[in-house]
Amino acid sequence: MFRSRSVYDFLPPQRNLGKNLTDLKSSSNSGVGQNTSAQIHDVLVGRIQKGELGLKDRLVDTAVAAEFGVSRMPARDALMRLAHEGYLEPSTKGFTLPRIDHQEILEIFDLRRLLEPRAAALSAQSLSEVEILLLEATLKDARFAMEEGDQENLFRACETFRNGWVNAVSNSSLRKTLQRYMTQVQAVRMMTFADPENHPIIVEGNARLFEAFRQRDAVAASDRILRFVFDGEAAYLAAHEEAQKHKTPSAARNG
Amino acid sequence: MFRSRSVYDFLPPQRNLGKNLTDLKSSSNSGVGQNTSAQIHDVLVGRIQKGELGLKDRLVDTAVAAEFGVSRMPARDALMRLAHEGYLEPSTKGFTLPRIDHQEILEIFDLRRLLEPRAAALSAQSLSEVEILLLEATLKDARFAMEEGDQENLFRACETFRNGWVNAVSNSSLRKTLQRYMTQVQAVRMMTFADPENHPIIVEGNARLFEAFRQRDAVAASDRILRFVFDGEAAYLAAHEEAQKHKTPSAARNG
DNA sequence: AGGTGATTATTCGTATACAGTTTTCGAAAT
DNA sequence: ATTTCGAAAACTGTATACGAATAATCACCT
Repeated sequence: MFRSRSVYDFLPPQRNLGKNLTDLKSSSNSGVGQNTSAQIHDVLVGRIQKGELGLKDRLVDTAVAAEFGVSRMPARDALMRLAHEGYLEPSTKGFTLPRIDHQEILEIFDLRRLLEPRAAALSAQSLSEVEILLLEATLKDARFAMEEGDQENLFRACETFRNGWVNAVSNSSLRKTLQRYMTQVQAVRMMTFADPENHPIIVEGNARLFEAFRQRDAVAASDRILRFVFDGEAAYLAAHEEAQKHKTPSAARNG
Repeated sequence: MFRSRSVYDFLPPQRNLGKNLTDLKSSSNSGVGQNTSAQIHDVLVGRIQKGELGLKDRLVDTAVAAEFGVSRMPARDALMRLAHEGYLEPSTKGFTLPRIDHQEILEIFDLRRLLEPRAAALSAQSLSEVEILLLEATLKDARFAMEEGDQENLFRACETFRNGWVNAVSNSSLRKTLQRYMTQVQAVRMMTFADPENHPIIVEGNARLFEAFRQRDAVAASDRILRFVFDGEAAYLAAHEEAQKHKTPSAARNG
């Protein structure tokens, strides 16, 4: 499944067309009165944030247009908007995920240390009861997946957990900034997830963060997410050292 | 001069066409290898920042396209990009200057308090000697413009000053995030600039920030930019109170 | 005379088409 | 067999055209 061409080239356009269009146009809850460009934009953002795009995948407007059953223009608008927002990188040949190097990853850890403590504090104050219950369920899923050694579900649960509390951040500008770096965060996570030794650190970090959320303790949430980011950076640095030692770039692939 | 229709409706298309096209395509220094959309975008950004657009002016893609002598598509791309960047607000009838949401402005001040201290500290360490000299010259320009009462040049000088030190931020992810919110920062600035009482606050704040830069004092830079943001928020809140009190939207016009 | 409905006009959104540019693949020659 | 040159394919940018939606104006009815 390590394809160098766009994912959409190999998907039957008709099926995806119908599926996505019904997803887009029937559900009035998600993409309400939006136009086609905005709907495509949102779907692609979701895919990027879910890590469904490989680093070598190229998003081409014609392919996207074919998948959604529209002309190139809405697809192009969506892609250009994504590029401007930093989700994608424009090139002479299609749009790709921005390739992240070691230096930039360290920079993003720096940024996360600046932003996420405040974000977690805000979430601790604004999370609703049901959202907290959802977070708890997700945390339980993560624990179960870790014990089962199910790396994929663990990854997914951690992502759901993070999305859960980030979406509750009341400062929408801050929230959008965090979501913008979600893709890089995911990429780094995939590296650290490769080593099962890190799994307890991740799950326990989330658990302690959740405890702060449940107790509505903004200060504790702030402290614990900061600690979590530091731990994540340490885990990344260890993984990076290991990768440098072995000189195997294939470890950076999405598993 | 308080017109409700678009400015471009009353301009002879041919003259502006020729003027802007030569401006765009002949000068290879400003809009280098950019495409038509980007060039139109930059011209319109300049106009907006210069306050050449009234709150009731509507930018319509067909009019912009006619003015620049291109088709609707590049004009539409530029307008949509401007809208996404926060310079304009899309509506059912043309693009207008955005009514700036009070809540969102406060959110962005929050974000700035999180990011800019670190950014200024990094700049204090990474600014080159020539960049510092340029900042000094810009600061001198700002002082001169303030004494002359030249609001436009004061605004431009402050923008240049900010761009100068933000571009020196060594953490590129942090820098890009700041630049992304630069537009909203500018929008808020335009409100506070309307009251000349704020001009000394702004210039003196920049001057103290510059002193920290020149002394390579990262701690002082961090502290002073934080203070500067707080002062800016206070000035904004005062302007907001004033506007609410009078309930006269005409006071928000660019006088 | 005032309100309500319909019609018209304006503008946005989308589709199709075309030109320019770059990349890649293949063939031929050394 | 390798390298280089050329051709074709693909992608982007731009132009023109058409359909849909919304707002404004006018006419008709009360």
